[in-house]
Amino acid sequence: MADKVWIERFHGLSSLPDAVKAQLVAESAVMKVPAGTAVFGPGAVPDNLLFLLNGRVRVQQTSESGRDIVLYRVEAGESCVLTTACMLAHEPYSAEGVTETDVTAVAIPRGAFDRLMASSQDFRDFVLTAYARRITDLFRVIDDVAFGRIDVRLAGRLLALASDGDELATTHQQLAAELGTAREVISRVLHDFQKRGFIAQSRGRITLLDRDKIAKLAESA
Amino acid sequence: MADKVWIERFHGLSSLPDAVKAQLVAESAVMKVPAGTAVFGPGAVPDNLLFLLNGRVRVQQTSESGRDIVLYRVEAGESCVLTTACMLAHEPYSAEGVTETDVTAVAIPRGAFDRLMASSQDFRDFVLTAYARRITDLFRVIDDVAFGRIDVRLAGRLLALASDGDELATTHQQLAAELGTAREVISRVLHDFQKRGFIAQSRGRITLLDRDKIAKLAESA
DNA sequence: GGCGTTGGGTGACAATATCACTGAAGGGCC
DNA sequence: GGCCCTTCAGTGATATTGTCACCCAACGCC
Repeated sequence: MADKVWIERFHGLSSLPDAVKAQLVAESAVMKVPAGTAVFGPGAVPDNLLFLLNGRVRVQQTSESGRDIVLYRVEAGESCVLTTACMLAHEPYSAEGVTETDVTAVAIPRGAFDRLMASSQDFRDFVLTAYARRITDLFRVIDDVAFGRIDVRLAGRLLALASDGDELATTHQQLAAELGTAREVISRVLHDFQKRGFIAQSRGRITLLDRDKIAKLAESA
Repeated sequence: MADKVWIERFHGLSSLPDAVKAQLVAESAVMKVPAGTAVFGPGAVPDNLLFLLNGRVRVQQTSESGRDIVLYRVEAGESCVLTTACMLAHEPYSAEGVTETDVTAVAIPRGAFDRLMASSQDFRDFVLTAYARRITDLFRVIDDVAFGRIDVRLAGRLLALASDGDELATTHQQLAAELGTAREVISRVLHDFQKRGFIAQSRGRITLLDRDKIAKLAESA
């Protein structure tokens, strides 16, 4: 039942001719993945294009020295297109995708992807637009890492992560991995935020007390 | 005359059917651009896909604070595909492309690009492979900026920039823009390199004296 | 030669990263 | 409850990198 309408939830797909849609639905498989699963990464090259119906996937990179940085997130309604390009390149794709929540996704096999790319201008636009979004995300990351202040970046990230409510269940280590820095740095900055009354902390939990002030700091690019 | 064979120089294009090639040649225009020209950037959105026949284009990003970082370079035989995606996205494309040498390029208009994407699996593979290369470049930049030491990064960049000979005509400021750091930092590191006998310097010129040692430093990731 | 512009050097200081610890908080187990 | 173990967080010392405020030298131009 609902399996047939998932396609309507994607902008670039809903305008496809009915015949193409039907074919797409027939060839694709809806899959469910529990939170915390690596959906792609070094050593696990998928040959499917994934469309997220529900949930969220975090894409991060781990450096040789073992430190992480979050590159971007794929939300429900988006697709994980960068993997399609890196699928083709025979270079090892160094990033890794991890489900942050339970995820429902539609997997479109390589062949169907190719056929859609060939047949539908809408689909091509959809794919290229998705690329563009990711690429601008990456540009932003580079800009932030190269030129951004840590306190500003952390303030922004706290707001983004706490989109639902003012409670945030995360460790300093995880926040460090978000920004590509060290835990000690996060600890010190959060301590400072606490002293300034921006947040309250307890083990594994952060409570935003003054979103306005945090936002103001995050804005001061 | 030579205008007809440019197409053979691109891997993903040479295998196209003759009819498609002819059409492509007919619709495209060969253009020459002098060194130092901005071929795309904020405020100058191209609606052409560029294939480089000769020369080199540097793609860099300028932060709000005015500092630069080089993202990647497009060499002869490659295409500047990221712009195609960012063309579609209506977000402002914050990177900028500058010719480093005199450049000869073929411009393929949007319509021809779409038609090729629709008609040719080879062309699609070519485009997606080019994407993959750029994206892995960007991943590398992020990794370097976030976790790399600047002496290591600078050593690597010196070798890359001096691919032809041991002489390098560049200023400290330009090297700083390569790596997204400050001129003073470059000055100090180069001073150290000089003391260690890696290089010799004079105003606007750097001479590599010991590529082996520089390479060894560059390797020590 | 004088003069302005650009490239480069340097010291002081601020921000961030790294290292080597410490102790506190919570869970599991008896 | 008390013990033990693991994870999380705090901290001082030090290294690296970035920022600021200068200075001076080299080069081009007149």
